[in-house]
Amino acid sequence: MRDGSKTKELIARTALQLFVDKGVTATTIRDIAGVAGIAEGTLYRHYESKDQLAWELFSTNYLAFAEELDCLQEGYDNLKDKLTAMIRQFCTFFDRDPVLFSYLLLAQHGQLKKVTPEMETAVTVLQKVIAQGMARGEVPEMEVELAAAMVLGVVLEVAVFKAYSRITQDLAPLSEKLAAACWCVLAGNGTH
Amino acid sequence: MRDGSKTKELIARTALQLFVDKGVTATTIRDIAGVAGIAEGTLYRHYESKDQLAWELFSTNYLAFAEELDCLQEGYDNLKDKLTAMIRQFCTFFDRDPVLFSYLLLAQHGQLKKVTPEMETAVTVLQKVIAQGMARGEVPEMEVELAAAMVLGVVLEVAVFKAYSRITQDLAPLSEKLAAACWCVLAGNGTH
DNA sequence: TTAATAAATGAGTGAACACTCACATTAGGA
DNA sequence: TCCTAATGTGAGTGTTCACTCATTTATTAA
Repeated sequence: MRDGSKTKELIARTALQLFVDKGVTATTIRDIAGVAGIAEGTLYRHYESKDQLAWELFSTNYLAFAEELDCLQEGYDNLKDKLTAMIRQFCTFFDRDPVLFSYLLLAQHGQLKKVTPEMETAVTVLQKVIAQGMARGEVPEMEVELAAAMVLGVVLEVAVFKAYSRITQDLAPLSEKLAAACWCVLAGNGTH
Repeated sequence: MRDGSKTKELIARTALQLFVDKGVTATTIRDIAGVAGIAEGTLYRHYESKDQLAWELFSTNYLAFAEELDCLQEGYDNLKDKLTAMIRQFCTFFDRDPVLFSYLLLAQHGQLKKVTPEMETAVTVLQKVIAQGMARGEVPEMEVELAAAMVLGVVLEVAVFKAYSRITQDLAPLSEKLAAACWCVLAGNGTH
């Protein structure tokens, strides 16, 4: 009984890189096999199809990250601390694996239709946390979706800039600034 | 001499919608021709190739919008007003043609590599305006790229939420709130 | 009405694609 | 050492793709 788990991991990392570079549809099985240095048939020992590979890479990591954010968030008792911790976590993870997080950011459009509403994602966690904070009067009431979109935008667009090398420094050192900006967006013009 | 400009416009609108729905690579010439109710060959009377079609739709509108933003911006003499006007413009245009702006938002990743550095885009205009504002002391100094990313994020992510129907209302009525949030991000914790 | 010209057509073409399968190779337990 | 079962292989297969071109259709200027 041979161990193919190393090969599966190699395929995953190679595909991730190519998916980010060229997009999922434009990446061929030949591309992946060629770069990974394996035969085309080998890929099918580990993944049913290209779509299934793209979906597994997306869903596994997308949902796992949401889960981690949710656990982390529970360790704090107010919106400001929850938000700061979540942003720090995102930045740290992005720096640790930029290719993976670039994939999650950029492949979203193609894969997001397959995400069913009952799945807990980073977006739903963020909305929940913001809604709690509003209910507790920590920040002024406003449309939760709008608030979540603005906060998410501050963090994600900076990550997108980093993915495009428009920003060159690591994200983690920026996390305090990002958290401050997000807090400002939620708290309004200078109150709090 | 027949007039094919109507057909070209029909192809453009049909392709735009399909590109947003399925992505450029996953959209076939058959798809476009089928939905538009024309023959496959007809498309090639108006566009060299699928890539050229995708690029023309992207670059024309992407650069035209940047140009409009830049003209608009010149009509104001301080960062806050410039920013507010630009955001109002974006929201108005998005509401007027959501499919086009969704394409610009979501197709970015594929087309952005073809955008050469000397082209003036919405991002460069925004960076220029923010840099001016900092130089004039209207907002505290910080990394221009970071500031631009955060401001852009607030606006674009709200548009993305709208494109995904996570937000259902029009963007234009939100433009004052967005401008306030962006100003807050730039001006810092409650100062100004 | 007609001639001239551009637009529109859709079957056809070669290339590239995702995926298969009969076979070769390897690792590890007996 | 040898057997076994999983892993790895790559030429082969049917399909789908972007794109072409000889032909037809529609428009307009004369």
